[in-house]
Amino acid sequence: MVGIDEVARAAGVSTATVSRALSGKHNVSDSTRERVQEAAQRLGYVVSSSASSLASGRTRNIGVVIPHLDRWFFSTLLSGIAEQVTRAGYDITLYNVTPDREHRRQVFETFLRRQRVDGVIAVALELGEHESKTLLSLGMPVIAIGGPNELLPTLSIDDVGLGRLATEHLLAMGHLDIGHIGADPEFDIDFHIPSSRRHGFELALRTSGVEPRPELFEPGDFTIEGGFRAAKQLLGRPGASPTAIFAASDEMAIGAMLAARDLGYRVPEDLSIAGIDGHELGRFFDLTTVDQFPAGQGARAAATILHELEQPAGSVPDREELPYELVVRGSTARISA
Amino acid sequence: MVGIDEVARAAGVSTATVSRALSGKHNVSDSTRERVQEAAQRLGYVVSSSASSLASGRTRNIGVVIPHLDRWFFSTLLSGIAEQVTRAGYDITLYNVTPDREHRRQVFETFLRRQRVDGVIAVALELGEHESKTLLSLGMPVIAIGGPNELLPTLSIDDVGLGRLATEHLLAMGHLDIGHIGADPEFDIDFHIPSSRRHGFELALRTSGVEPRPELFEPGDFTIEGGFRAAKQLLGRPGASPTAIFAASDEMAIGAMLAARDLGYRVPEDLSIAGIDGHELGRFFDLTTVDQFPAGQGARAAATILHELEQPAGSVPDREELPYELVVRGSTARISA
DNA sequence: CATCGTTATGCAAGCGCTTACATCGGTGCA
DNA sequence: TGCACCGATGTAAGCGCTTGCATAACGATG
Repeated sequence: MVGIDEVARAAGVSTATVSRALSGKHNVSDSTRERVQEAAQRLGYVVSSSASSLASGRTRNIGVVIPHLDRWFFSTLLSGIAEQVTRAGYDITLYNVTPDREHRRQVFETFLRRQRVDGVIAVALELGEHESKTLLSLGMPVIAIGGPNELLPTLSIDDVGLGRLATEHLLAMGHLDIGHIGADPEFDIDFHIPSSRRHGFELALRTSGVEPRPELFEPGDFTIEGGFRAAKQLLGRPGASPTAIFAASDEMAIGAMLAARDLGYRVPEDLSIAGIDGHELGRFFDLTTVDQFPAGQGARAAATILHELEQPAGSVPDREELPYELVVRGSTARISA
Repeated sequence: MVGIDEVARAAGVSTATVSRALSGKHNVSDSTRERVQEAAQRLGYVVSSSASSLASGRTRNIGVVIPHLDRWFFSTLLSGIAEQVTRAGYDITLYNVTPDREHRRQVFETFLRRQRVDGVIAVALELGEHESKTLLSLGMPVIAIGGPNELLPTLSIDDVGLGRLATEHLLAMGHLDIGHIGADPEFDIDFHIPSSRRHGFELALRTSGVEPRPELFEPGDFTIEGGFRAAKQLLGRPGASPTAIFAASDEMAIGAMLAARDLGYRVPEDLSIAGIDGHELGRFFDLTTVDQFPAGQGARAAATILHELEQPAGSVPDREELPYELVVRGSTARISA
């Protein structure tokens, strides 16, 4: 493996100059820089990241802490991060935290502290106070996406608003008997996003003078299959008879559409269905949704971190609200007579 | 940030002993090891990965080169890799290669050569000779998943066999007019997996004495939406009238099921549909498929690399065939009268 | 022509670890 | 008792870069 001194020799300069020339410092003459670049190129020299990191304290590497890799929302978000980060010449290292407490502790206490990364993006994690402080104590830029967090700079999404907007749309279409498929409250002990959406749902109803009916709620696990099952329950329940369903994720909404169709409901004539996310399949299923632009969330978080890394002047803003937008498609309609 | 010498002082030993004690070398007395571990714990010491890498030449980091993050197959596979790798205390760094040639070149020529990783897993990449040689010249364990590659150790999946098995199933059910949704040949210039499946399809047909009919082929882009569109074309084409469809991916097969239903076909009574992958939605849609266990593929590749890293004795086997399995569900049935 | 400022370059000291080699007590054995 | 040997520990030389500081080279200026 060729090292910096071989390049230095080949270009007839010192290693210091090679280092400066290749890392784009400004105090190198053009002719020298060219000579060095040519030599490096010719010898196939690439700086060793560990040596460079050790000497400079910078790794050109961003850590991403993420709870799932194989769920659409997360992989899309990750994809958004990857695009930005790669474009800037940084690498990504992945910390997939699982429900396993011990493993999770290890990620925070050890993996992230190995000084392998220059900054951290924590995706959709309900971070405890201790974890948040650990992140903060890393002494590097950190940003959390989603999930309110008092302690960390956060790109937060207003989940109450999300649920509310979807519900208001259904109300505006004249629906009063609106079913909701959301998180199992039991499941929600340390993950509050789903219940925030439910909260938004109930808020919207009450604001319109409609009292939420418990029999119009059914828990679902955020998958298509879960939405399907939940919708069957909801629609089959005697006395429930909703004219619309608001599902807390697009995947569940799609499951609900399928279930409705199965049971002989026409969507939207007999039943309106709305979801949340902006899932890629939404267009295909003609699903009304509140898009939260997951790829954009990732890209934005990455851009923020990168900016902070390049211009340590401006610190990461403490809190930014992510945009969301109602996308009305064919799965919702005015209630029929 | 606390360093190794603080720990050494606290434990009353030399830094060498601290290093040995913490990295589990065997020539440290138990009492010393305990003292060191206790001190490290108390001071919150974690080794700096760059210093450790520089000194030891090992990074405890695996590079994963992958073309998509947001497609089910890839994210599932990645998830399989992540689980294994994390369990072994290694990190993953992600190299998301895009169709952008220049960027791709950069990944191979620069990013992977920065000595940031101890081993590389290349997922479903059609690697050119030059790229393969670059990987080989990295001087570290490398393994490719999928896609035949003469030069690299490969976990390969027999795509011809996959296509053939699915087709044989349909033939066994009595179908003779079998439509196929696969890759656009045009699209296939540097990605041969889809056409291998098509090849398997045609092979199975011919073996049974059935001549493939061009009007029974329709290209699709491997998404649900693409499968939907392709199936509509196929089914709507005058004179085509297949009694079964084999789609080269489960997502396309699901799209085809939806399209068939839309057009008034009952599945499987009027039309049998089979896919390939083992997509998580397959169970839900009751889709017959040839499962190729993507998470298992990732896990296996990771295990192989890790093994090689820990026991450099046995070298990576050159070629291993990945298992696949026909899973018959409700979307296929014997042809009716 | 001496002086000073500027810019390009070199020198060399680390960055925080790992590990080959040296050292030092103990043990076992003749 | 003396010697070889072995395991536990320490010493110190790097690993391959970056960067503060020193120096050189060159104009510009008075």
